[in-house]
Amino acid sequence: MNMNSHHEKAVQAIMYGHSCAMRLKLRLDDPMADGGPVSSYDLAKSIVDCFSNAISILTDKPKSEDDQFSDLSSSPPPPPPPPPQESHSKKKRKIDITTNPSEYWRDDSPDPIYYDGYLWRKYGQKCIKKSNQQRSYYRCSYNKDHNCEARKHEQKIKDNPPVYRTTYFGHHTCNINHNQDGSFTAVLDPVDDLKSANMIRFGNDLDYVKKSHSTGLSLSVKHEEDLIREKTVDQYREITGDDQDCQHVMEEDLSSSPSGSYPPPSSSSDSDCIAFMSDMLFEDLDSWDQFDFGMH
DNA sequence: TTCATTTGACCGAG
DNA sequence: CTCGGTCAAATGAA
Repeated sequence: MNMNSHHEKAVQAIMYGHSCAMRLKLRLDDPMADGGPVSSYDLAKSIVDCFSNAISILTDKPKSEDDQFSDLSSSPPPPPPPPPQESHSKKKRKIDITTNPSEYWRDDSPDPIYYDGYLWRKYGQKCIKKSNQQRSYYRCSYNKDHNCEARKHEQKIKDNPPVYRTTYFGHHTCNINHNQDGSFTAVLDPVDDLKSANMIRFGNDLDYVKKSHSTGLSLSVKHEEDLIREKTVDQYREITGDDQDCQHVMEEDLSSSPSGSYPPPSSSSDSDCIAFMSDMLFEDLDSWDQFDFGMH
């Protein structure tokens, strides 16, 4: 991946964050208006997500050619880990989500998820009769290379306001060698990873880390999360002049997720941290919009 | 030329 | 038979 696509990704993330911020602002301007099923919390969360992603991308070091995986390091969280599945027949593999809720995970978003930390390849699209909407089918780009069975499909389930539901199936088995320098090649054990994930939290990125516990996010990825976190601490200090609460905010156990999605079975939570980020949003959205992330 | 997406066909479940 | 999931040839972009 070249610098341009990096830049493009960052721009996309920022633009998406901007659109979410606008929606949130409209909602704040007119709290009585019907804001639809997407909560303000979710909007704020999306905003933090996007800007965190942009920061991660822009602060990324120049990479080697083989940075398909390293790209993941600056990505949002992989979906949480459904339990390993038996191998499927080549043909039809239907997962009954009503009887096997643990075999899938879904996320509702006001916009299509074009960037969720994995590389996906579209393999089909169908008009779903029930909802009269198109559903797109994706599988992991490393489906062949790494025999990765992760799949997802994305469907617009509501029009006004738009709500897109992304449903993930299977788990990624392609998560190897995500680091750039080759210094770490082992895939983290999900349990150990979960433990370590609890130690690294940053805005929405904590979600990423939490959700990553099944996907073998590499140590180098975590290192980047740490860097981002440090930056956020600085930003917090700049804004509030408070040295103590920041650490508190960043380290406190956090609680979980917005309605409408199916969170991973994580023990930690992120509400406090999100609340902190959201507070900044609510207090002064304009200044947030213009907030200098050091990306110049 | 390579690779990702599109799209109609095919298949299995109900 | 209908419906939803997948396959694979055709197509298009880089």
